[in-house]
Amino acid sequence: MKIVEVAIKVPLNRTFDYLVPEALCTTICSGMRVEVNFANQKKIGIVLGVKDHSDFAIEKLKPITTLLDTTPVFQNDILNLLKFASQYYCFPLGETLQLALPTLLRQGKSPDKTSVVYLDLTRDGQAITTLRGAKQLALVKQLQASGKTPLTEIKALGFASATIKALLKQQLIHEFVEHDNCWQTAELTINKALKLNPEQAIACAAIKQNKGYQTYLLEGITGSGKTEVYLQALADVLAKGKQALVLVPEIGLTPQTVNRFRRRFPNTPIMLWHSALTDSERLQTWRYCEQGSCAIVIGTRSAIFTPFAQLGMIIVDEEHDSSFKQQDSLRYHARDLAVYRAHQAKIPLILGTATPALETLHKALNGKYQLLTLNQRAQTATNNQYCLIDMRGQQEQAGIAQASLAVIKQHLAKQKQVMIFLNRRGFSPTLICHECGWLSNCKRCSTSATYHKGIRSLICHHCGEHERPPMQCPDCGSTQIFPAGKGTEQVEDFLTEQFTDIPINRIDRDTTRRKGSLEEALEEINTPGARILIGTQMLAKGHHFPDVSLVVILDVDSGLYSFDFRATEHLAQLITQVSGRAGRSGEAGVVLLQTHFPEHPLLQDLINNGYQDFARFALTERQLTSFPPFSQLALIRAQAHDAKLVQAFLNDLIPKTPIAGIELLGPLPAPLEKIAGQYRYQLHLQAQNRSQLHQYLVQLVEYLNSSKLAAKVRWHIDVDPIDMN
DNA sequence: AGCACGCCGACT
DNA sequence: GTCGGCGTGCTC
Repeated sequence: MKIVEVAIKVPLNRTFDYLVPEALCTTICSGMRVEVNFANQKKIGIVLGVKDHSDFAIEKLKPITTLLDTTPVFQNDILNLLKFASQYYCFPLGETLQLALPTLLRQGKSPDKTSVVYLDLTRDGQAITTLRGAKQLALVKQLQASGKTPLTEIKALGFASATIKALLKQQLIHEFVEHDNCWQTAELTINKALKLNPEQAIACAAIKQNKGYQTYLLEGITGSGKTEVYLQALADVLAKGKQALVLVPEIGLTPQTVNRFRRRFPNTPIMLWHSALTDSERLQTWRYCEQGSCAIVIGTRSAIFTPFAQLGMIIVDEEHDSSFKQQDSLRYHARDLAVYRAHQAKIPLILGTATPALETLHKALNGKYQLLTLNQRAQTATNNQYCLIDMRGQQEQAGIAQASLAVIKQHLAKQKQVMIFLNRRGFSPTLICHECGWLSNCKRCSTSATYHKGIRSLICHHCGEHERPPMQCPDCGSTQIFPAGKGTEQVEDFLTEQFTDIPINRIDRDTTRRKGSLEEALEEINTPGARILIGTQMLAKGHHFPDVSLVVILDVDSGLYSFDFRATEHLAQLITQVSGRAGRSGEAGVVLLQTHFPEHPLLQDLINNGYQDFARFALTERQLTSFPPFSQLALIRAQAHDAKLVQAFLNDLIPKTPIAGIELLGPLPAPLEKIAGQYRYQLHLQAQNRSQLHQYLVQLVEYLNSSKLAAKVRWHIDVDPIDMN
């Protein structure tokens, strides 16, 4: 009698045994999908293993309904990765496996052989520099920049079928189909590489001589040419006929990035993996990788689960970026799973960034990772000049100090671009009544609703609730209601008044909501001449603005004194990344930091000695306070409408007798105690090392699954939390 | 998570 | 009399 262990998508921390019908006994193996009856429902499960005995009463076992695969959808390496992830992040295996599967496979569809339609320029098209139709010319330019490109990607960039048809008719482009045959090294062409500076050459040599597993931290300041190191390392991998996975932050997957890879490896199949793919595109890419038909995948965090026939290297670009950590369901960190995967596959992993996470830097400094440093800026660029603007006693308008405004004027007069950074969208974070002190608090959350002037609305950024701002104070009836605090919209308003003839672009979630609007804005920014850019986080990451000579960071202080032990690290990363946007075209950029604490040691260290120095200092501080990476953290979060119930639930989890190596703190109210009517509390779990943490977590999960209180609240465990909210 | 089973209140 | 409320408990 053959029995299989099956993982099913239910929030239960166990697997289920099923009988295998005689006819399937020879073909069934682990990693295949099966359809089964489960609690009166049909479910799709994944076979984890085949065995002869079950711990469950054999007469109660049900048979498998259907075997859905002839070859496994999960190879052993991915299965191991997912088992590890499920255990490490305390998330049920059945759900973890489903998460890693393309939607169509999750639904039981078969992974048929597929093909990809590509567009490329013809010989005539390559020579084109002008064309009647603007759209047609734009598409030709795109293909000149990217080379052969999948049709789906061209359409995703917003090109219409009519444009494509017109160019096909003129024979400026052509269309061809590639089937999922294995990609051949013989087809590999590599376009001319850039000349490496000595540091880059050392880094490349170190990576190329490697055999087997090794994680490298490529710590390279902005403009030091990390991408060139990636490209040359990739060339080596491709030449050996192997595939590579490149993980980028959510915001970093821009056409410019991708074009650079395509231009270097023009005949090489390069595919993208991100949330905007359709279900069938996703399946297609997945299958191409698995078959070895795709050589390089560039993708966001979930790409860490794509199967490869011959994976030869993983690169995580901007490894410090918090978008690599999933914030719901399976709360994994793609960078950390990349380490596991590279280790398992015995391949090199490159973690690249100008501002390494302290966890990563720590491992590099103690020899677990190999540190490769790029301190030389390419081209003629010089280092930026930082300047602290002391806000104490300083006149300000819309959050901009008089002194800053004067510098802004100078740079605009020189026909340069000025970038103003404020990490708060909307006009003002709250409205206040001048008579009685009423605040525009959200009714469902313990926070205030943000005033958006343009659309005359009060919006809660946490629950989305919105309403018209009142004309009179709801408490005292006064009409003296004013915006308090500054947001990007207010900065834009003020600067529009100040500089009537200077174009201004505001870039935040409000102005880029419409699809393609970010691209349009970026295109506009490319036109020469004076210009003001105002934005939030979005502006800080990845985009290249060659004409920006001045960066002004309006509110540095909120990151200096915060409950979150990582706040200063994130602030330093942000300042370094934002200022990296300035001075990339030869001249040194100027960075103004507005603060009430100009003598703060962190700011002083950062501006005088740079992030590298700051980070090493910050590590010694972490050691003194025993925060990660000098301890291991997990958070148990819980929420319910009834605050008492949540507290009772968490209190119940605190052990009666202390456990060696484990410290529990709480229950503490979450930084935002109430969101959408739900009260949120958390328990901080700090362990001296990872094995102690996980020993404890295993017991905890078991207890939670049997606890009656646990069924009454919504709870989850966040291992290695990044966002402490 | 679903879904069934189960034991108490207002309906054709 | 029965339809249906959601509390409790199980899923190979």
